[in-house]
Amino acid sequence: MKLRLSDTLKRQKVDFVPKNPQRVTMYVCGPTVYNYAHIGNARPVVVFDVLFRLLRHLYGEEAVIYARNITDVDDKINQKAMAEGVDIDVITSKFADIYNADMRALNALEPTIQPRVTQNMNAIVAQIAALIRNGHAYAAEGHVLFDVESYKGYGALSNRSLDDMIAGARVEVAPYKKNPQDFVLWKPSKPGEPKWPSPWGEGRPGWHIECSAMIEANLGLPIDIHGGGHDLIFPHHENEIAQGVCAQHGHSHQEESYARYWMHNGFLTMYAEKMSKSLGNVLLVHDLIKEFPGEVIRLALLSAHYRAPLDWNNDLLVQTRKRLDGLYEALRKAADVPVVEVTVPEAVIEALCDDLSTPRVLAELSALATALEKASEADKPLAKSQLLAAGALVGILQQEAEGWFKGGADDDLSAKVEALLEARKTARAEKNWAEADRIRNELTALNVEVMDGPAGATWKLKA
RNA sequence: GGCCUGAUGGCGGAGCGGUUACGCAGCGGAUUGCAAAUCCGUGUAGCCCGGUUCGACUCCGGGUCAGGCCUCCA
Repeated sequence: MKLRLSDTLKRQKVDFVPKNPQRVTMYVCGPTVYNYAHIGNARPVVVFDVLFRLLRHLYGEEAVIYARNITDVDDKINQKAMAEGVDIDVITSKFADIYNADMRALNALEPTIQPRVTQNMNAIVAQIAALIRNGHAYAAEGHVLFDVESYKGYGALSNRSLDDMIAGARVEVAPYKKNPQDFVLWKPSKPGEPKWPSPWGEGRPGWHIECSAMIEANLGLPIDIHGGGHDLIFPHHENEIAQGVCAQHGHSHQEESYARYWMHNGFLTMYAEKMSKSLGNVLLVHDLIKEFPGEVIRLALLSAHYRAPLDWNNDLLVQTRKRLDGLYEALRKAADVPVVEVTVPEAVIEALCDDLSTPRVLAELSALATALEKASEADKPLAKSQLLAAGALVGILQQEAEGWFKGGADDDLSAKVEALLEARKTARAEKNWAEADRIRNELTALNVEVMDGPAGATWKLKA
């Protein structure tokens, strides 16, 4: 099956051909760990997790190397550490742990590696040195800057010319810059701020150099896929290309010598508005997972195509939960059906290989669930296994169905519900409908939905 | 001002030049002590104006509207 991806740089959907099928590399820009991740941060994590799973399926688990960095050097981290009077690593290790736990709750697999800026300072300094050596960067007043005019490909990713950028510049230009668009590779630290040694004085790296240096050091150039949010195209990814290309010895000025495919996920809005601190509508994953199962959040993030904008609102969550309930319902009815060895249905692979069309995967999952319900007893093991295999590829449907419906109920509640159901069963046997209904009302008050069936009553927690 | 998306039924959201997306909600039926849940069935669409075509939601041109980026940002 041929994988096709929308490449931001080439501006079209292209066949994905890894440089080395035995070693497929992907890098996605990770978090700056000074705060909780919000739901917008989670979209690329989930989207590229699906791609990671697909690549592993296509090329083998061992063949795919996925790196997602942790930025643990940053002004905002410094501010927070300063405010709390602690070392930056107190802040960064705390929020890195929280981040990883939150993303795990969304069924995101751990990336193969999670490089950290603080552990890659040598690589960063080395890449800056290479840029200076190659005539693409210069030191000035303790800073090192990238000379954008030295790289003719600058602007290729975001499709803008240097003139456009200069015309659009609204920021005050530092006097030591040769060109207003030159960006910082290294800057001096103010007293009290964390600092690292370098040939240009003690200081810290600029934001963009961190990623390109970690990529070169941890994955090697060129990588196959570079991903991130739409907003990172400019300036971050544009600058990464400039650095990554120009730092290479005897470089060819080819953008593809840094990353061969560029993918960007669309933005999330909150009730049709931009999510921002000033609007006060920032929704943290950490809080959301207390209200909804991670799987619902995950599937909601996958309900639209990854490049399309996605509006986050309560209806989306409610609809997604019901959809997931429907899929789990099919599995619940087939709880006793054995699972057999199967391949993932072709239609699912096909949908994913078409630029990660998760909405089409959802349609296929519904079809597979229906097929399972309608299958003859003899065919059920195959049908069930196919549904599970398809779910696994997008990271859902892997928990026990009964547990899904009772999810969130603790042991005390479960015991209480079972006792009430037993009492109701007795009342119904005696045709004491008043008592049976009274018990049902009591269960309803506990947010429990009773489902009478031929084999007795079962229950679930209401959404 | 520059660059870039998108506009599909009540809602979310796909594919496709001529035939069912899928899901949620609604409606009808089966089932039920009554309900609920479940199962079966089902109606509703393609921003506007031109063009190409035997035929366009699907291709082309123009317009309108909405959103994003151009500054830290997923």
